[in-house]
Amino acid sequence: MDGIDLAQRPNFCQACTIRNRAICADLDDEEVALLNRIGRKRHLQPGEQLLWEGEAAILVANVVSGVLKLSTATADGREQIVGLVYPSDFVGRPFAETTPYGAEALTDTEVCVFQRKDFDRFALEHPRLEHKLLERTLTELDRSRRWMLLLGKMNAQERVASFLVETSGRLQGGRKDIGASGEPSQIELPLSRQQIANVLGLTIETVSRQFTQFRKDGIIEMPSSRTIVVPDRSALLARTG
Amino acid sequence: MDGIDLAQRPNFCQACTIRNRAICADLDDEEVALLNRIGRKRHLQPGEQLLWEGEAAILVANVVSGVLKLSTATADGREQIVGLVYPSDFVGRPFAETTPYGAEALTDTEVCVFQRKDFDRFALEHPRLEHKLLERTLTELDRSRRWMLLLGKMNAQERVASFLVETSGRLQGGRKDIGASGEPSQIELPLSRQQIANVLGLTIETVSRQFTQFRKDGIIEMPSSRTIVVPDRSALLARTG
DNA sequence: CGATAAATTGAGGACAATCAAAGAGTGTGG
DNA sequence: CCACACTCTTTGATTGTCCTCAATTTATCG
Repeated sequence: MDGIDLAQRPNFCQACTIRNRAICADLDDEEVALLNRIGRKRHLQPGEQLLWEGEAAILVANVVSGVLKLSTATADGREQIVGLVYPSDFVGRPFAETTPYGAEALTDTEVCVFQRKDFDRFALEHPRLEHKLLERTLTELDRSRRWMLLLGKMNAQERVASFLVETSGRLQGGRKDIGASGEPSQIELPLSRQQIANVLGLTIETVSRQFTQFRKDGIIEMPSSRTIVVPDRSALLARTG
Repeated sequence: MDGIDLAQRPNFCQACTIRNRAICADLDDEEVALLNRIGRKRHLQPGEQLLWEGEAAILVANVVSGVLKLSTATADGREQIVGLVYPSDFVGRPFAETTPYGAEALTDTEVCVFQRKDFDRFALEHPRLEHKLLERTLTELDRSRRWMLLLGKMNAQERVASFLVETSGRLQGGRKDIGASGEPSQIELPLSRQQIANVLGLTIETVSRQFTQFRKDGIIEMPSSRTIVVPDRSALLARTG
């Protein structure tokens, strides 16, 4: 086991960087202490899997740092990434026996892991936590439905542009002050071209071609293949459809 | 106002056909009486709109009978149906100021409507209701992610086949005893071809051609354009990818 | 520096979209 | 009861976007 037992450090949560953004935000000191006791920290390396699609739902977790992908696959192996999980987000499927999608770290990732059954019990006994989780789940549902619009109705150009806009927003942790107008914003993509393709329902070649096109049109710059500079956000927005 | 004030009929909920399947299932008599007071019944005709995308989130509702579609649209008017709402399902966006998608009745529909703010307050004060709502939202999130796999990775044939399988399941209200093996099942589609296309991210022509193909292949029969008979469920499943 | 993986670019083809028209179903009024 | 208008669905012909296959370039790492 590479996890560190949080019970040995009673005040660990209080030092947590995402403490006031995650679902634990509204808990009082006593409740946090209880959560402490059933959770443990775990580090994931890029490519390391936290949840396996179709397997028993043993774990749930909060993401402290890093990014994970959630994905499902068809019987013959085509993968679709159905969600990206950023710091302060929740991963896993409470109140169900099987995990409906796989979760894999894209970057070095720190998660705060709970046995699902422990978490379920805790949630049922602590309505404020359940309320936070409900708000988060509703937001995630909204997000996945917007994603359905992208997958169902947008062309390749609109998909890639939308992806860049969404990703820059998520990486900034929801802050609206950056890149709102004027100053260029820089995005460090946590995904490879293949993974972006699996997010957008496209192929790697099509994604690459769209990046090239945007670069030629002066809408983005690419210091490296994973670093995107957006000089003018509105020009990118204009291509999201 | 075409709504009937439920407060005039204290025991209305107890006669409700979806009472033990909807989010109100776990409430005790006292709680149900309170819900009664803030809700009212409303009838919707096919095509009638309950929620407007982007507008203030004033209402939430339980569906008693009938089917609604949830949809979003791009700036230039392309519509994507992002959800179908069946009896005992919940519609609307609690705890948010704006409705992220439109909701429109596909059939004659009965809903149990609440002012969103009344509902929010009630939910916060009644953890059992919030828990039910959470479970429902988690299930809906799982469903929308499976839908993303369809939109992102499946071809036209797989999409239409998956749609028929899913729809027959939902129309039977989750019962597994019908059509499990052997006996043919019959589906009354609540959607037009255009609406099916907007669900599947296809065009009306492509959907129509797939129906024709399935008919020619003996996988379905079509007594009328909205009535689908599936003689052998496994043959249809084989085409879902 | 060489080996391996990731990303880009090019050429050709396939599947679904688009454009166009005919057929089936529904309702209204003569 | 039938003619007519209207909508919905089906079918056909053609186009276009993205996928597939293939090769090259660039990046990464021992």
